[in-house]
Amino acid sequence: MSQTSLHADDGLQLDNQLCFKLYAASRAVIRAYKPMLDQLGLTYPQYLAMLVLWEWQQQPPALPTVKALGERLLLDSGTLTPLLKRLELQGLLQRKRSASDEREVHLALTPAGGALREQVLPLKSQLLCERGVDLDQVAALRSQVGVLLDQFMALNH
Amino acid sequence: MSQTSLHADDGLQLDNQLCFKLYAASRAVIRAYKPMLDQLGLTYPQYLAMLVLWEWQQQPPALPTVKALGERLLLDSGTLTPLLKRLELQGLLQRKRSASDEREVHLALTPAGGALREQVLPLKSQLLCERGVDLDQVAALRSQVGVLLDQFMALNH
DNA sequence: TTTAATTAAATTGCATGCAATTTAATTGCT
DNA sequence: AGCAATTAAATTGCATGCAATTTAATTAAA
Repeated sequence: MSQTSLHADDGLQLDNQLCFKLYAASRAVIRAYKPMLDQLGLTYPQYLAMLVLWEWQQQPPALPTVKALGERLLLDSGTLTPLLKRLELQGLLQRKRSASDEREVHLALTPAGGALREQVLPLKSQLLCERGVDLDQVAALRSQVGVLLDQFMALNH
Repeated sequence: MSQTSLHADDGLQLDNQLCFKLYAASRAVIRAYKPMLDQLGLTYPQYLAMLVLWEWQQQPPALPTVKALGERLLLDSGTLTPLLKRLELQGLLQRKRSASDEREVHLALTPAGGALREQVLPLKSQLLCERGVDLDQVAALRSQVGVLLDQFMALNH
């Protein structure tokens, strides 16, 4: 098990890179979502933002801020501000400055934004079905990728 | 195990989405590579391109084309052309039209581009070490993400 | 062979990601 | 109160991704 030739070390082979597998798999999955997202009129990160806002809608008291959304999606205002402006233009949400703290921007779904949620589950079921996805396998992989993510989040203090 | 409340279905919870875990994990890993890539003067996709070119260098006969690189990285010329122009500007490679088929562009590493490879392994070892990464765990996850990737690639015909 | 179909890059346009800076508002400290 | 430090968004600049179109070269076919 020694390095016989000068460049024989596999440490830099593309296929041995977890980072590339993750990068490629992430894009492949997003690509697979494309037909569904086209139906919804959303891009992938817009869809993620809507997922968070739909969740929040079920916990009435406070509206999420841009910062809170960013913490959930691991994105900053440089990405979210223009993305949210586009969702607002589409009539899916409203952005309003907080009265108590003018630095914050609260995000509130419009009726149209809330209603869009109902279209997602059937489309997603169809997607999973068409691709013959094994739900148990997906759950297992999600859990493992989640562990990796948590490790990296912990280390990026 | 029935859906008791109208929105109790977990199917749209962000934390239950494999796609989000992959997306977030991919970005987190790329973020972790940042210090190393800054040392090399490369962006992450530029680094992936260099990995492929370094591999190719070990199989002398033919030079890779933009198309071949794109097949390896799952990227198209819309992404690669400007990326490769930047690498060429940095003096790491040369792009030259094929003599036998003027549609193709061959990619050849410069001495500087080839030499850069030698800096990577130590930097990568340092990275893995600093983060206390479990290599067996990484290998296992890479394999599993690879399976998922292959499935999606097969289905995106 | 000349014309149609394919193919490889390049180009264009748009939406991210993300670092760095700026702006405005709030907190903390003295 | 007054001023420095913090904080939340927004802005700016740059490099992807990727769909769609264009350009140029090659191949296939009538």
